[in-house]
Amino acid sequence: MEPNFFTIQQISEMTGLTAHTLRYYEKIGLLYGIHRDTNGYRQYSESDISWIHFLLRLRVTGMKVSDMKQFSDLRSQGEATISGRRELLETHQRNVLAQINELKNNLKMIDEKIETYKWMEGQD
Amino acid sequence: MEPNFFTIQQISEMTGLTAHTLRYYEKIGLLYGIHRDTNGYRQYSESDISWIHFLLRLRVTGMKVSDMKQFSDLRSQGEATISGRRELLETHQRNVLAQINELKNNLKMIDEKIETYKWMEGQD
DNA sequence: TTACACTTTAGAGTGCACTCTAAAGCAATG
DNA sequence: CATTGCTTTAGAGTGCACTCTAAAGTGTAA
Repeated sequence: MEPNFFTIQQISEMTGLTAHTLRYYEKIGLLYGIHRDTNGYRQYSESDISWIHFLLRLRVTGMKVSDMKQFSDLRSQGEATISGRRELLETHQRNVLAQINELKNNLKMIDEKIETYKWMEGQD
Repeated sequence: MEPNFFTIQQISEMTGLTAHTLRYYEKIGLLYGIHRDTNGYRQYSESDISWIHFLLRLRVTGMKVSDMKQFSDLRSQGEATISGRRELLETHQRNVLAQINELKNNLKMIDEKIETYKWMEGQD
């Protein structure tokens, strides 16, 4: 099992986050325990990459950074916090479901408005 | 047909926007042509209310204020801009649909993660 | 008539999530 | 051995969408 480390630039390309943002996430504690080489350069592992992808999933589903931080803090405390993490995630799950339903309702209204416009265009 | 005007405070209660935000929306041009009484106080009409509710629908579906402004500007130019408005709205419609699909995909991943946590909790 | 609650404005301030700057060190290329 | 391009840090700056402040005017109730 080879180590397989990646530079910040490679991670940036893999995840779509800028190097700036990766350092920022580390500064605020979303990322932690990132390995350093002899020059102090960051070396990201496969497991860091998975974690970043998970954070991105939380972000695109509308989780606030402060909530991601709370989740990250639990994770950093190990196995004992699994049920706490599950509970946080279940709350988020409900939020995402609610978001989807709200979007669907509003989409319906938008569809109707477009139909109204089409009808008006036909009235020329 | 009675006039039926409303104060900024009443509109705030009806729409959930603060009086501050209502003035702000007017300042940046999302709202326009709001009637004033002899003291310069705003008097909102039923049609203003409908327009505000429509703006809110655009907002909660993730439309940027600058795009809402573009839409509002077209609306202020009257009937001739109906097809332009329809096109803007169709673009937004596609965006909302894409949003819903992305949320659904991510929700699936969240569901799976929760299941993993449950399984780990069962391993005690 | 005095208190209290409302309204107006321009412009400053806030919170979030980045995003960038400056100054410096390290490493491979010509 | 100089250039180019990477890395590091603390801390300042940005853009969005509000949100609030201060000072002033209006309306109603006791």
